[in-house]
Amino acid sequence: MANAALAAKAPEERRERILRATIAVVRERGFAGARVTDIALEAGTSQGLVLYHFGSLAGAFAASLTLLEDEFYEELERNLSEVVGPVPRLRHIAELGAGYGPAVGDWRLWLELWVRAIRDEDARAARESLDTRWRGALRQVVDEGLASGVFAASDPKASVLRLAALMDGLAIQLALADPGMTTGKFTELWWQSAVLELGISSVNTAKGPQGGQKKR
Amino acid sequence: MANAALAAKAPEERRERILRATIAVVRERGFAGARVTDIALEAGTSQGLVLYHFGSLAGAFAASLTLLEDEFYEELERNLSEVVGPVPRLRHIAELGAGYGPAVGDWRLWLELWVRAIRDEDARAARESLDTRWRGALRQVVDEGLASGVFAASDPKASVLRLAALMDGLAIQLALADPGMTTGKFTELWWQSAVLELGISSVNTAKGPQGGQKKR
DNA sequence: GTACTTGCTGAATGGCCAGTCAGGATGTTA
DNA sequence: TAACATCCTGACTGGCCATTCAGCAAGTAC
Repeated sequence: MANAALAAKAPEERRERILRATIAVVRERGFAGARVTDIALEAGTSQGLVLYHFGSLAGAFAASLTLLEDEFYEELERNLSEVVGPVPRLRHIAELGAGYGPAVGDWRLWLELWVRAIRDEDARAARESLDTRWRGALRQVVDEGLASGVFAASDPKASVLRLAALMDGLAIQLALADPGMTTGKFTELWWQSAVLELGISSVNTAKGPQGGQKKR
Repeated sequence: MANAALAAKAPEERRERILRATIAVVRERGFAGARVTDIALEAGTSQGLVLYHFGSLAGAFAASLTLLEDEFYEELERNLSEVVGPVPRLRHIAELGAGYGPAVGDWRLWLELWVRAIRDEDARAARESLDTRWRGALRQVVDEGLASGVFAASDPKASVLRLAALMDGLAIQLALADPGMTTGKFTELWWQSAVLELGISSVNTAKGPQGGQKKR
């Protein structure tokens, strides 16, 4: 019993490794193309174990969404805490959207999630929660700016909704490699909207490395 | 030979019926869930015929995308020609996005197309062409407004890109029935952005039935 | 020691489904 | 008339793949 906790840790580790593998495979092949075998291979275990832990492929998907949610939230918090002040933070968000993780791949994962959310309840809930958190973070930055008088918005809630939606819309083009869409363009297009929505005096805020450090 | 053209018409008709059925099934079940049998049933024919005409399920998908493109373009043209003047037209676009076809269903089809475009070349091309046309139509309305001095935009191309992307982003929430998103909200959120982007004097343009008639 | 639990494996099973194929119907050519 | 093309059908086949299962290993309880 001395090392019971230690012994019990191994299975927990493998469980998690499978979940990460699931996410990796979905990112690569999409939900529709993800096979139990792929996941097992990626995780370095057997198909049997995947089913042993999660009951079914759908079960593995569902469980991996929870992990995704948690990590997303964590990373978001960490990311935003790196930078101080509403304007640099907002700018940071603009860059974060363009460069999130291995940008294109992650946005593709997002698209996959959206489509799965059409028909799968777990995905629907995960996507909604993810989105709510994301909007909440944005809202917080906006409120911060409003409080300190750097931003102005007659309807902050609507502004946040629009800025969040705009990011998704731009992300589609980034994810699908639309000709003419680049991470740089993504950032600038979104930033311009933010400036417009929040009435930021664009002098000395638009670019330049004068606020906060870079991500990661 | 007298009725050769007539006789030859029947197969052509069935072909098209199959393509429409394909779109209907994809809308309903997604690309991943669409079966040859479903399509045949929906079209009122046999699986054999679907494969006879299109060679494979993927072939049917590809061919149906072409039909989709054509009809989208046609309907867009028709829709926009119904209304005259930049402001009413823009407003019309705002409403069109929210109510396109059986709104939610059609946006879901859009999401499906996006995800398929990640890995399928035909879908990629179709999506890009669709998007280009859509942006082109928007651009035309914007230019019209700029020419007549009703709109003002320092960077029209960027404004169009943003307005188009915003619509996609809002559409995701509409398609996924995000709590709090309705067609009405969709329209108003987008319209507000348009007003902001294009410097429309919101007096007497925001609502009211003073310009052009309703869609369809 | 034996019995029992947990974690794990990979071979076997069984269902689903795209694509094939033999053939039938209708019309056209010569 | 026969030969041939087009369109169409639905039964069949073969492969893929999620899930099941018999069993092994290692620990724990008694």
